[in-house]
Amino acid sequence: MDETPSAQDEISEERSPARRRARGRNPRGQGERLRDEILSATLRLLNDLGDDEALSLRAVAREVGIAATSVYIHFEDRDALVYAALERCHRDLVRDLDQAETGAADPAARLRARLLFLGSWVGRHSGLYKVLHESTLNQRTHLAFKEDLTDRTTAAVQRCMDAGLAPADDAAAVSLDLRAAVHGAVSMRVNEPDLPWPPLEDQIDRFLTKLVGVRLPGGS
Amino acid sequence: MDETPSAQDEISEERSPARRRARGRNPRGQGERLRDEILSATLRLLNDLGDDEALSLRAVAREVGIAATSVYIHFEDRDALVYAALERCHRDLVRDLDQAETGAADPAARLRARLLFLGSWVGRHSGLYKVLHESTLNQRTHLAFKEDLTDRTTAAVQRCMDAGLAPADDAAAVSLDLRAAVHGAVSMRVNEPDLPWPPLEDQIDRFLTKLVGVRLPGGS
DNA sequence: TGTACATCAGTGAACGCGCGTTCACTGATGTAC
DNA sequence: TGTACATCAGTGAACGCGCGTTCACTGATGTAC
Repeated sequence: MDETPSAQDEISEERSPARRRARGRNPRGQGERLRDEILSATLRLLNDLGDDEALSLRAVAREVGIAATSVYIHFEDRDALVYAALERCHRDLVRDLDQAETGAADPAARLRARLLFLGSWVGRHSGLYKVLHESTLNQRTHLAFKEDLTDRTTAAVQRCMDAGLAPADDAAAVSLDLRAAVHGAVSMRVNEPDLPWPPLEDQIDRFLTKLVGVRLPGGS
Repeated sequence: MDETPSAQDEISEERSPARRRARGRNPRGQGERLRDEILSATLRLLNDLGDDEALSLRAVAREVGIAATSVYIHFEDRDALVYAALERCHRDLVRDLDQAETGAADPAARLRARLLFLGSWVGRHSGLYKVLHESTLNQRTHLAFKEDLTDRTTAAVQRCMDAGLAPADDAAAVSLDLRAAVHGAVSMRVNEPDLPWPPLEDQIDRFLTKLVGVRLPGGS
């Protein structure tokens, strides 16, 4: 619930309840700055809404403090804006996931670190997780950039098998089971945050143990 | 994809591309018939939309062939209409799930039959599954009736343990892991229907085997 | 050094649309007397 | 058997709102000559 401050957290930065800050025009040659501001505002709103269809271009403009028409300088239309925002969001997440596994001792610990970081990221950005994976935008548009995350998770599972830390098997199939289970656990918590859920970390460890066959240090 | 006709399928009945059928007034004392028609139309639209916020009361009225104001005869407002529709939908699903397990030989086969039926139901009503479990309505309103399904799944797991068909354990915790995994598997398919998913049935069997510890007849 | 002009970074008014909801109403059917 | 009236099952016009998008524009800043 508490917003954990993070240097690389571009989504929730400079959020303020009263957003009537004066916005001067950008100096010549710096017009792309507004594009970034629009994307950040879009992600803030999408995170609050948890639904891409509920996002209006006019609300984004209000959040940034510009005229609605100014959005069209940088984005073709509302859909292009949402796609660009989600692409940036996902790219940042993938980068942070890669960063999260550095420092872990072996491939199994690295896979676990990835999943735990994902869990904590979703805790901080539940609305964005919903938009990325559960919004009807997915039916209308193929969010191609998401395949990147799938591939990296499967690669992390493969490395566990290659290192003998998990039984050799079809890494893609095992990875799919693992991703499905973790997605389900996360999705249930995001969608019904008021139910009394047990710790996600324990559940992730059970999935790693039972579905991938990884033996964890503190395992029973 | 194909609509499997079913006697107890109240959601997709009498769907027609051209919905300009004449609608006479109901005879005196039969005003509740319109209530049922409105609920059915609401479920059809919700199934198409996969999102409760995208549903408009006016679209429901058009679908039924009545004036928008007539909806207010039976429902307080738009939210009450959606809640009532989802409650009926869920009640029917719970009933069908109970029915699906009759005929299965033992508690393990019955648990499996429940999950497989759920999988096929979601295949037929993916939009409704999304609205029930992933729409932002869940954050705004507690859909209390959903607890029923949770309880019945946990009871089914408990019966497997009681019968010695699964290792004795905390049935609620095991059930949660199972439900999370199945929900995740189903959710991924519903949200990205165009990706090349392997058979859901096999995945469900792996979850039953690995997460619950059930030994299935055809298992390796 | 001056000045005409192009470019950049935006703005404000307006469009047509669908929405939830309110209001006063209509017209058929049953019922009390 | 007649008739006044209540009830039921709806309807149609209207409200104010926010939306995506288009259009013509503004005004500061750089640049060619």
